[in-house]
Amino acid sequence: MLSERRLEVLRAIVQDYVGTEEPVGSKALTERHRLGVSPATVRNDMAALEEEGFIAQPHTSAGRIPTDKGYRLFVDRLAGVKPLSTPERRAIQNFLDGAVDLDDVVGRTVRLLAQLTRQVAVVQYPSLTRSTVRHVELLSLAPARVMLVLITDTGRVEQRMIDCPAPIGEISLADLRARLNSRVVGRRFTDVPQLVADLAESFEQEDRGTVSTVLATLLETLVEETEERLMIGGTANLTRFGHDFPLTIRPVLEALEEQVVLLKLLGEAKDSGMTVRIGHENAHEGLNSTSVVAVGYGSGDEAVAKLGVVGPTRMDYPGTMGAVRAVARYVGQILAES
Amino acid sequence: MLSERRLEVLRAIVQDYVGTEEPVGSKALTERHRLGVSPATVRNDMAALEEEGFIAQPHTSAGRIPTDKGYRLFVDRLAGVKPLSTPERRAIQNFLDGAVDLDDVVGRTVRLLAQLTRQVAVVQYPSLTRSTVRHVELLSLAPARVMLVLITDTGRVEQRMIDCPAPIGEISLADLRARLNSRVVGRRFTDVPQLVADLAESFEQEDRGTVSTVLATLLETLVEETEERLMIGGTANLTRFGHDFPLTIRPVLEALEEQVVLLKLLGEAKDSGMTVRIGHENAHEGLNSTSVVAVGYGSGDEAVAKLGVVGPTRMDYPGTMGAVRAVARYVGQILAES
DNA sequence: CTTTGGCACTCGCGACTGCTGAGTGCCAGG
DNA sequence: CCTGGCACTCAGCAGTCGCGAGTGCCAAAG
Repeated sequence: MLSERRLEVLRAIVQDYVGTEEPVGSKALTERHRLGVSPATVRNDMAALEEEGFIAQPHTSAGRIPTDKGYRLFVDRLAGVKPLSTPERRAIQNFLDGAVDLDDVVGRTVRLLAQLTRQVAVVQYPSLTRSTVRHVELLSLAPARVMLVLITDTGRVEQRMIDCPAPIGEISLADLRARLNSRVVGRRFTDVPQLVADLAESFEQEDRGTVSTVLATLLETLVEETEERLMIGGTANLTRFGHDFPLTIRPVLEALEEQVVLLKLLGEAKDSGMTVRIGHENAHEGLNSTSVVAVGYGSGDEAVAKLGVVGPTRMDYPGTMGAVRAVARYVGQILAES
Repeated sequence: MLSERRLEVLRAIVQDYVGTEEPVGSKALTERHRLGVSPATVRNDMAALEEEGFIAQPHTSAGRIPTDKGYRLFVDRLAGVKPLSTPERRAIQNFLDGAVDLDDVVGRTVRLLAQLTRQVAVVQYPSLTRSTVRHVELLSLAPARVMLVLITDTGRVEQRMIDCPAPIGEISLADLRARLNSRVVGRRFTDVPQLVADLAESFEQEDRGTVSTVLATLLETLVEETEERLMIGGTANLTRFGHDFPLTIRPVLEALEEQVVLLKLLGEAKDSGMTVRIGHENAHEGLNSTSVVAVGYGSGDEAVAKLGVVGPTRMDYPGTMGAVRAVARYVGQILAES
């Protein structure tokens, strides 16, 4: 097992490296941290840490830099989450309070996160999976054409065009609308299928085909739109990545363009609590030199979606984690209010 | 005025430079193009072209590269628009035909453009300015809470929550809905204000406040949502920019994150026909080393929005213009069908 | 007046060299 | 177990140098 002091040395190395972006040597360490021992001792500790795989030398006669494993240990045992300052909190609150609709909330959140962490921010739209139905509207646009509008409790609106097998009268449509709403409003998406299963039967023969079609479309919408959308921002921060640009940045940009990849990335994060994936812990190999900090957020106690940031493995973990957690909390509040 | 051959030399320089990304010298030119004259003659021509500001030397004893002015001349007089090959056209058609809704159309278009041109693609959502109202829906969510849903002929749906000054009955609401629709359906956004101006007066005293609020919100939505949204993609292609990365790419990424900047950029493009803005012709200085190729597209003969690409000034103009034009055309078709 | 070959000149770039200093590992003594 | 000392390593920087691509100018030819 590693002694207390060796862990302290590792912590110092991570902190210095994150600050300076340069390999850190034994002498510099003793000068910038009150370790109470000499460089020589630190060298021995460093040798041990390297032996265990927590740090590495880019080349002989250079200082050490933390490995993914080193960061992992740092995050798990050596660092806390650095809370934001009061002014920062107030700024977040003010900024988010100005949002007018869901799109705006997500947009602002992305910009906020990117600015606070100076990294790439990813925010998932509140998922429909755990949402409840606020209202279902049916509009007759043409004799045999109906538009279905679905409004969720998270403020999201989805619409579908439906071509009916037969024309349906305004009265029947109003009837369907009323019955549909009385059954599903306030209910969870997952519960809707059984709730409407027998609805078609109660209609006149001539309208049954149309009713079935409408119901089918509704269920389809529920399922399809469960696949989440997301928004990203702060890609300009990628330029602070490293010095060997094209090679580092390219795969990251490519990964960020693939929504599927990002959704999987966020999906891999734990449902509750903060998840930090470091370097090669990320499945997607374009992101092997990045770390992802993600957390769930929601209007209530339950998470309805996730948000997070993507940055270089060499990042300020406590600060980033603090910012991510704070933003998630405030977004949750905003959603609860609206 | 420049002689025919000198223009030919300029064309050759642009083509070679775009291909090789390296300054092109007189000898190489005569070898790769059948100019029918010796390097010495070409040197004289190059000196003249440089005198006029069409080409420049990065440093003494290097070849020449085109200036913005040189590219301008090339685009205006020396190059045509290179049509796509039949397989390419078919691929576009197939890819776009798979789209299920407006979001999907725009999303696919962005990816398509980015892939075809290997540059950053920007696609504006069909504007509401020239759209007409397909339907307005009012939903009572709570006694004094109404949701306004606006559906446009381009398939877009906008919603707003309205807190009413006083509760409004279902009957009055239905009445309002009916009257509102009878007046505005099929009309252009710009015409709506006068069409509904006197609507509040025809209601009972007790409902007037609410009716006014609803109408105000509707007008607000029309104005606000006239500001367009857009989607971008292909940022990974930025890595092919130049060799001096951070400096070149950073401002571009920043500009791309600012939707306002991009909207202005597209807004500057001519309403009809293709617009090419080269280097410093772009107002935003972050984009001074990029060129923008933009074109309007629409379901009918009139353009409802624009799309285009952003790339290095050193780009294959004929090819890019061909791709942009073709994509715009097909997207127009798709929109017309739906 | 235009074209052409010749020629001297410029200068960026890559290869090579030597030096410096940060950093290391090891060891012997406290 | 800690520490100071010492020899060793090596990346990075600055300086030097030769090459070669490319130029501008000129005088002769078309």
